[in-house]
Amino acid sequence: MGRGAGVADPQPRRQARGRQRIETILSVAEQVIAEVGYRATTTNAIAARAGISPGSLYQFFANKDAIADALAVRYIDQLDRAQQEAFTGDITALALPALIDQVVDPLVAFNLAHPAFHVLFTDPDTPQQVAGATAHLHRVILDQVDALIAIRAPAVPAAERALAARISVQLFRALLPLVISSRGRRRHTTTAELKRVLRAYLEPYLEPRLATR
Amino acid sequence: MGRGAGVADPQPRRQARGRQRIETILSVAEQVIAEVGYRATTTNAIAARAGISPGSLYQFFANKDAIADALAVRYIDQLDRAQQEAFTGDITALALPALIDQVVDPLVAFNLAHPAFHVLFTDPDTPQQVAGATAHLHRVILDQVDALIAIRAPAVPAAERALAARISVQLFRALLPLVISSRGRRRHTTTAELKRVLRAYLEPYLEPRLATR
Amino acid sequence: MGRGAGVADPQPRRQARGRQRIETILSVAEQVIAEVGYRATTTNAIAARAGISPGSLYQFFANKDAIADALAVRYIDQLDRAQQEAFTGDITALALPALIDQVVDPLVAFNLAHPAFHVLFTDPDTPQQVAGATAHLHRVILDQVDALIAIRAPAVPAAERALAARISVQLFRALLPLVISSRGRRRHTTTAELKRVLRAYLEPYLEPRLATR
Amino acid sequence: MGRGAGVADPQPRRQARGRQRIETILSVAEQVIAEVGYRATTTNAIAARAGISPGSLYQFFANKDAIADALAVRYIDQLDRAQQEAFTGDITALALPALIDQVVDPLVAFNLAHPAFHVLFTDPDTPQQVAGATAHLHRVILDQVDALIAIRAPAVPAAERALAARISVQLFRALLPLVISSRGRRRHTTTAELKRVLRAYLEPYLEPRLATR
DNA sequence: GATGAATGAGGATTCATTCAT
DNA sequence: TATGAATGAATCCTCATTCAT
Repeated sequence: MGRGAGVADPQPRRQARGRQRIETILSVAEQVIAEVGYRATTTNAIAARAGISPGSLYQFFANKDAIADALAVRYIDQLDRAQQEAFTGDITALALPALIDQVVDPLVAFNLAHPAFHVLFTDPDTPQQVAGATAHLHRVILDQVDALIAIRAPAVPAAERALAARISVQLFRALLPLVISSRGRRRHTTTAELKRVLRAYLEPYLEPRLATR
Repeated sequence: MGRGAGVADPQPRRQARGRQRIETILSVAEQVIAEVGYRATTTNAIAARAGISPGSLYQFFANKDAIADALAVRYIDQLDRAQQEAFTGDITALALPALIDQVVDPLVAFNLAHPAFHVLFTDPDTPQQVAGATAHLHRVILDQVDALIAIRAPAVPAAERALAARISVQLFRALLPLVISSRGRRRHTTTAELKRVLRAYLEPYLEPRLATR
Repeated sequence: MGRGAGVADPQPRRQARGRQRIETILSVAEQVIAEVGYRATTTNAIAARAGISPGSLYQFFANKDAIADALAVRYIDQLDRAQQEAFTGDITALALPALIDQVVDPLVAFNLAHPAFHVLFTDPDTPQQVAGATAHLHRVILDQVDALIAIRAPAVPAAERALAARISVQLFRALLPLVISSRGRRRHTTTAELKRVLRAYLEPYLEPRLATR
Repeated sequence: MGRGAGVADPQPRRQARGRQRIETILSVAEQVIAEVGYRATTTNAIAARAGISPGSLYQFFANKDAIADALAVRYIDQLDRAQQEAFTGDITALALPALIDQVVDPLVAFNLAHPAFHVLFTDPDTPQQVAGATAHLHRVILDQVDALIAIRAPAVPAAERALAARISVQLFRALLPLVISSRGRRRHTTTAELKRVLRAYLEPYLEPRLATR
């Protein structure tokens, strides 16, 4: 009766609340990490800002590093999904500028929405496992860029392609802070510049007909 | 006579040893900071690795931040000097690749010699005064690049010039880790790529005759 | 119902325990400070003697000075209350010995109960804010004695009154250690002597008819 | 030849310089202790202010406490001598006010000249041995006052005499800070008040004919 | 599950004391 | 003997983590 329902129900409800808690914690962690860096971020601060007790936090995360890991994993998931959406349609047909738009715009949007992302993947205090996630993420992105070049410029040797991919990623990471820190219409300017850099760098690879390189 | 010498000697010798100690401490601090970041760097770790006691460290540096400050100051001094040497001769006459060589090579060499440099000027936990030094350094480099563009491409508007300078600096900072982390002949490759990026980005500004931009 | 109680209960119980902890810490601090002075008192020693960890201590007090402050505040509160009780009834009507009894007895009792009081308001290492409290306390007591003289000996000029008040306070403070350090019936003797000193000093002011001063 | 002279001479000269050094150290220590209290006084601060190295300081004093001890001993010596001078002539013949002048004035002068004296004998951080010296000093002064009473009021029982002596000493110590902290003509006022207190307290003992006690 | 007080190892810093020069 | 750099134990305080309620 009432009791049976009481037993059956709480389980999923609890799990739902648990998932909600986790989301809250991660969101708060994101903010705090973005503000002060990973090492200066205290678990107590996260708990307080999430409106829960430190003890509760440890119900969901084994330790501080686990939070960073979870963030990393979440980021990777979201990015993977974002990328899959971005690469819908025939990419081969796009001109380089349009292609770059299609890759850069979602990434910029993602970084603006998740300020800790860049910090986490840059901060030297970041835990070991995050480094693993970073590596994975790098690999994924690198592979994508690599594949892109492979499709559009089959003549470029693999080694060169790999290098170009790495450079491209680095270029993006490099100019990201400029984009993030600029406000209003300036952000448009810096984004445009970021794209211009990528275009200038990739042109010789991707539109080989025009490059004399 | 002989007595005068006996009295005069210890002072400089001690000072020399003191200076030596300071150098040792800064070198060690450089390594440790490069490895684990500023916040995770402990004064005791520095002292231990420098082969001195924690107390000794404080004979030379008022506190942990003072070490970072000293490093920052030293970096700025050395960079200033390096830059002045680099810009000897008629820069206007150089072709862009040669010009980039002249700017990039010393900077890369400097960063290889001083691995904490990049960390210190990037780490969010860096002390206040270092932030000041960073700002100064940024300004100096920006001004130089800005001036370079002004000389070679007077037609470019000031605002655009400033932006190009910032982008250039960012590009350099971005690709630096790639250069640093690559060993052996790979380093040569990554350095070349760094230069290629800069060339691709700056060409439209500095050799306007060829740019259709 | 039962649930409501279950939710409401922990809070006050915890707060009660917290208050208890604070009391314990302050009591212990009182002892230690009385024994070795403020500067030699270590927070770890207080924590150990209070049966808690150093970290716990800092849950209740921001730092070492805050403990001294709390003690000072508590002392002032208690003294204020004690004084108000002491001065109930028509003081003007009392003969000097009775009046002195009424002032001295509670003060002596208070100092016996709170051995750190005297130390804290005497120790040169006492923190800034305690100094403030000391100043306040001095002022309060001085004003009271001053007012007392003003009522009973209106002819005495204000300047002289102020001086007499200060001297009286000093006399009390001076002989207090003697009272505190004496045990058993000796304490009664020293207290009597303290009163005799005050009487001898104040007689010319407060019973001017008899004084030939 | 020259060497013989060199061997014979230095010894006394060195000792003289040594004594001079000791005097300097003690004078400086006196100042510093008076300013910040014993515990906050650092041996390095004393050495610096004495114009010598910390190492040299330890040539003359085994440790920090030894400095306090030496001060205590010196104080006792000087006070003994001062007292002997003060008690020259027929004390029995003096009226109480004159007697008090003869005791109090040199003591006040001494304390003004040696500001650390009071601190040292009051500070709870004072080392063990100084406590010994303090005890000795107390005893000496107490004995003197005791003897004084014994001579002038033979009828007073020994126990009462001892108590009166202790109280007198405490009264002096109590009001001393007031005298020391007052400047210019105010000092004269506070000194007079100090004497008045002692007179009021001791009159019943020393001029028993007039006391109805 | 939730709470938040409690823990205690660890880090920056000070200072009495030593010792190579 | 004088020097002053070097020492390292001791101090205050923080914060990741635990656990009784």
